[in-house]
Amino acid sequence: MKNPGDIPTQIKDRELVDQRRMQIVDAAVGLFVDKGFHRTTTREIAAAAGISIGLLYEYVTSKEDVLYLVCEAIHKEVEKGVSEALQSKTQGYQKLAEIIREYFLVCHRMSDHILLIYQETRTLSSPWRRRVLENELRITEIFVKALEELVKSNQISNLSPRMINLIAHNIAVLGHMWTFRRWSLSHQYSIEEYTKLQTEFILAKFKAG
Amino acid sequence: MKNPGDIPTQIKDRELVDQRRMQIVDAAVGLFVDKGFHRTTTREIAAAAGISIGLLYEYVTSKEDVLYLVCEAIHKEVEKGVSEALQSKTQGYQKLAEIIREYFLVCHRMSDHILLIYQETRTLSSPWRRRVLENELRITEIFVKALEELVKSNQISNLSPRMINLIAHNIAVLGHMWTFRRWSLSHQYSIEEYTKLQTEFILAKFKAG
DNA sequence: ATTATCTATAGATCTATAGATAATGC
DNA sequence: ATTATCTATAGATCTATAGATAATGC
Repeated sequence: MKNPGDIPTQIKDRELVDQRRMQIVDAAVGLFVDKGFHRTTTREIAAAAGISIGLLYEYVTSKEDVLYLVCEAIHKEVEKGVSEALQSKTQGYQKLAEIIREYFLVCHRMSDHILLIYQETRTLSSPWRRRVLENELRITEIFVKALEELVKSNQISNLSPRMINLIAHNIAVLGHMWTFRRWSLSHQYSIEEYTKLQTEFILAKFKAG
Repeated sequence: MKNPGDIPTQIKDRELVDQRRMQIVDAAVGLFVDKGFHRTTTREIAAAAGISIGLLYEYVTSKEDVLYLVCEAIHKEVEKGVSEALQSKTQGYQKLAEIIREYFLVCHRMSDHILLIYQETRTLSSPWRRRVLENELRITEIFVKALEELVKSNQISNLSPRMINLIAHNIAVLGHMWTFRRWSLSHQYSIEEYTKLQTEFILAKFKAG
């Protein structure tokens, strides 16, 4: 697995590169969330990161690179949140419910960021875009694993692997749905109720078979 | 309900306005889908519509207006597709399944367009954005109605109105999911299989209660 | 001496409009 | 005479880089 290190730079000090890029990403996330990618200028990014425009271009080769770094950082954060829930010692339905709950809470916390990914992934050129989609798929895989475990534990009706896979995608997307339908959903539900109802909805298929 | 007629114009001939704007929208949709809103120039839109840049600005006041007209046209098309399915004479589960099927097929046909709305809604200024979201909600309402009918027909377990409402949102979003996860889903499922599995998944909640 | 950083700006681009011209209808 | 349309461009803006300067480490 290649890393953000793929973006070329003239700067020799590896650690400095990491540190500065983190600075840049932190500054850019805020601006992108606020004004969108296209309405944010590279000068603004540099200013918010506390460096000059010239220096910015020592650490990235284009504005697009900044967007890629931002997307990468967001996905890493989401994945971290979900992975933690995987450690839980509970079993069966309970465990799946916990994972969903943790995931939905991450979506809630990172609402603006997830929205940003939906809006700007297409802006990335093909190789970067592919990586962002791989990240998305990796998160979906976590749900596949959790569902398979549940099926193996035999407490539940048998479901085809194709159905399992689809439900994993559904879980991923129903978490995102909270972010991109927030304008409507948040007036009707708290994140708690939303999570409860959706969990019920998702588990129904397991109980019914 | 106000109409696209809210966008001011100096042109007196009402019909001409409608016709030219249709021309502009048709041209713009293709370009936006292809290159995105921000990478499309007003000159390109004018050229694709077969009019001069000067004339373009007689029919819209800004590039953003064009985007709004495009979003409006897309939603109208989606709504038309779903409304047709509502006329069906079947009853109960069967009817819901038909509506879902018709809706998913519309999403399939208009994949690029729906994606465009996800990506560019935020670009719109607040009043236009609000209208686009209202359109989205109107489509969701169609599903609410269909679900309520099903519940009233008494063949099924009782579900709270809050759950009904949420499931309506889920149906809307699971149709969209086919468009924004196409890069993965279309490798694994045909739209037919996708529709079949998702319908099964959604209906499970009704059978289980 | 080498590496990191900054200032200043070239060069490209794009939206929106002013002013001129062509088409239409009385 | 009025309405629709076109040409030409003002004015604003933005990315990316060249060349100069400051900081660092031997």
